[in-house]
Amino acid sequence: MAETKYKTKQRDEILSFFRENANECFTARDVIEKVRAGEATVFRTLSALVNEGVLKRFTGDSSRGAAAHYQYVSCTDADPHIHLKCEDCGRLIHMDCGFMDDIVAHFRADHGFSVDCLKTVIYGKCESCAGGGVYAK
Amino acid sequence: MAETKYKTKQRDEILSFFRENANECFTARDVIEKVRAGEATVFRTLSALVNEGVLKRFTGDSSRGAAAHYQYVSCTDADPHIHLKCEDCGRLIHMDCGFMDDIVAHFRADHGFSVDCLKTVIYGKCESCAGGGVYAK
DNA sequence: ATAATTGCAAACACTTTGCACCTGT
DNA sequence: ACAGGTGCAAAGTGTTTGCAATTAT
Repeated sequence: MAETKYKTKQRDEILSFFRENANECFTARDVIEKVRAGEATVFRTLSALVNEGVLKRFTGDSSRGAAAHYQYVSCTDADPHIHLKCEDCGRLIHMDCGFMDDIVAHFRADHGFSVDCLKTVIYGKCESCAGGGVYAK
Repeated sequence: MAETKYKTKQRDEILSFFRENANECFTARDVIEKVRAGEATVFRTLSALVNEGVLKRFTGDSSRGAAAHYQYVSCTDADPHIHLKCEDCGRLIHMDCGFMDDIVAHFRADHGFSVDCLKTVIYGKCESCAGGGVYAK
């Protein structure tokens, strides 16, 4: 879209919100509820920020309620990380540990495949949801 | 959803369509247009087939017109493995190698996370698309 | 017979857009 | 003053759901 020229308080609020929660992701709806800005403005600002590289957008989960999630990008392509998504509680875990580099390296070396960390989401069950029963549905 | 009990001709047509085009993916709309089955039936059957592990569902692309894509998947629960999906050519690579067990083990040990191999898809670029820059579309 | 599946249409969730009004510079 | 931003509500997609009619077993 258009370049950002003015500094408005809506934009500031949205930006602050993401900066203050830099390691969580939110849907547009989350933002609409927490920030004093209209629906359209939030969507428009979110898109703008993604274009500017300030936020990262990744598409919602597989089946239900597929809403895009946005996250502040303190980590760019320089320090990417994969996300783990719990199918039960919906929790999104950020995999910051070094093992990820091994994974990426393996895919490249043995499969000739360059992983797109920003788009990839690994599904499964998080500790608390898997914990109880073996095949906890 | 409910378990599949009856063998209907709509389901058969959808299944055949995917089997006959096993290495391509289609949106629900594609299927609706090519098969004699109603909209709702197509969506319902698609979901069922995904749950059964017969089809794989890929979330539409990041920003605009995000429609899910579905693709036939020949393998089942017996021998789980992760799939790599090329964002350029759409190729689906089956990761059969042993390193996958290491990955799964790591997620469990260090992140308390049980990976769901059937639902997980790793996005990126395959050898030919990432490599020489040959735009094999 | 009877339970599952179909199809239509209406309902939904998420996102975009048209347009008049407000705001930052 | 004026380009750019905002908000409302309406329009779009893509997908799901309620329910009566249909079909497989």
